[in-house]
Amino acid sequence: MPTLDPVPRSTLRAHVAERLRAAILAGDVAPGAPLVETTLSQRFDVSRGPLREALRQLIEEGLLVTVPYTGTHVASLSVEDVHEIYSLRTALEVFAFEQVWERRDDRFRRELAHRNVALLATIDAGDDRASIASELELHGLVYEASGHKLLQRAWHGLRGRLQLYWAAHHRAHGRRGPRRDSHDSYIAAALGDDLAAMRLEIADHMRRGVEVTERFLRSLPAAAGREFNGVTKGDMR
Amino acid sequence: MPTLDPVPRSTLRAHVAERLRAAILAGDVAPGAPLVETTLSQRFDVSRGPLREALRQLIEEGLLVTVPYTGTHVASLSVEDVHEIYSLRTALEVFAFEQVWERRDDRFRRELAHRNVALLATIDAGDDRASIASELELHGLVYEASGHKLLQRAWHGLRGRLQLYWAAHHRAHGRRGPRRDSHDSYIAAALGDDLAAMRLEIADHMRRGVEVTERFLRSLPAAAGREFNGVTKGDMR
DNA sequence: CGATCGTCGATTGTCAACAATCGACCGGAA
DNA sequence: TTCCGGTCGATTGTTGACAATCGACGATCG
Repeated sequence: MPTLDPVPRSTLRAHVAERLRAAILAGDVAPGAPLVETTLSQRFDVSRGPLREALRQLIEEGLLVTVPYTGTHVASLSVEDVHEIYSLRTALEVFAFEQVWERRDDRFRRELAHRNVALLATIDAGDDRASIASELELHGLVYEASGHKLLQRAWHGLRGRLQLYWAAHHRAHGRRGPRRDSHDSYIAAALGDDLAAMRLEIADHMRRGVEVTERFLRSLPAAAGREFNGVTKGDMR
Repeated sequence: MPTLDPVPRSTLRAHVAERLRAAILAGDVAPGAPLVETTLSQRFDVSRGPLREALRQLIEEGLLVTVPYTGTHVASLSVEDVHEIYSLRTALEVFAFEQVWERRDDRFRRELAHRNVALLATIDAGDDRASIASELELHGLVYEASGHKLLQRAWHGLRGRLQLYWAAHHRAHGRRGPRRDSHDSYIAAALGDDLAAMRLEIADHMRRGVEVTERFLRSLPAAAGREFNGVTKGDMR
């Protein structure tokens, strides 16, 4: 049954942005890697105009950084950035649950359970990339259910940076996907009736997320320092 | 004493974005008003390229909306949008104070007091525009003090929309600036030692902000409905 | 007279050439 | 050898022309 919603207007910049974003988040292009406009425009078979507009969008999303007349490269997150992502995400997700809490219905609960089993399936299949996507889908539910457009917008901004971080983590470290039991308490709290417990659970969940970063950093040679995303001075240029 | 920071690289798109944003937030161009690229590019004496990139940026900031091949106009906020702004702002400002709370020092307290007297001065001077700016400066302090870049980014996004709303409010209603005593309890709580009280104060402060909207809407003829920003069907096109 | 379809002006999307700027390289002088 | 200055290639910034698309107007047919 085809939907009869308005067909999305399509522009080159939108397609380019989508493709390029996917490439970055998939880790196909490393953090810190330079992006040359002429090269990219040839690769995508598009002129520099639409390409540049796509680049601006990804810059806004925090996936790229640019210096006028000098160049743009894939953003590389610092340790502080990762801490900021998780701390702000904690605040947003708590807020999202506060918005949704009294309006949770069967549809919400079923969807939550559904996304959880989907996550477990990708974990069991050993598919890292898919399990990361599934985890984001799971956490995304509460934002969708909130019906809060600005909140969703903020979440998308954070989600992009999170994916960038995970892609870099995966690239540099080889990542096992999330542990199989990592969301049990989260789901339980989200289905339960104790909002305060949910707040604590979110904070704890994020704390565990940050902990992975810390462990990862300690496992690196000390010289790697703060900018850990596989960037060495050599390949910045 | 001149600062020795790197001089900012300048591009046309940045200047255009700045000027256009200022014009919109000052209310010089009404919500819903169409923006024609060729007209604007002539007015600013730049070609359409940089202009378009500036437009894309303002779209990202939520100040403009666009439909491919059709046109772009100044965003007009709905009642729901205003509610979203204030509710999310509550969450963010609470989070900001949580981040700052234990690190408040004399410099923070002095700056807070300083911005408060600046606000009072603009109110006493009867300068609406300046008092709005002062109020934003006052609230902005905690975000700056947090040193949390992502949080500041989120605040900037909200602040732009807030200014857009206030500009529209001012345009349609004639706005008295904030009441002279509107921030007394806010300042007191921010200087005090009770974080829970600060949370309540922020929530209450925002509630009062939303209340102004509600009162404003009830004061309008019923026909004006949800899209209140001075937009009638006639001038959208 | 009303509805429908084609046409047309207006507007945005896209492109390829040109200008401005930057960082690196290289040569020379202290 | 080291530091300084100039030059040059590479890259982004900017421009004006061309193509695609849209909404409105008007003609035509029932």
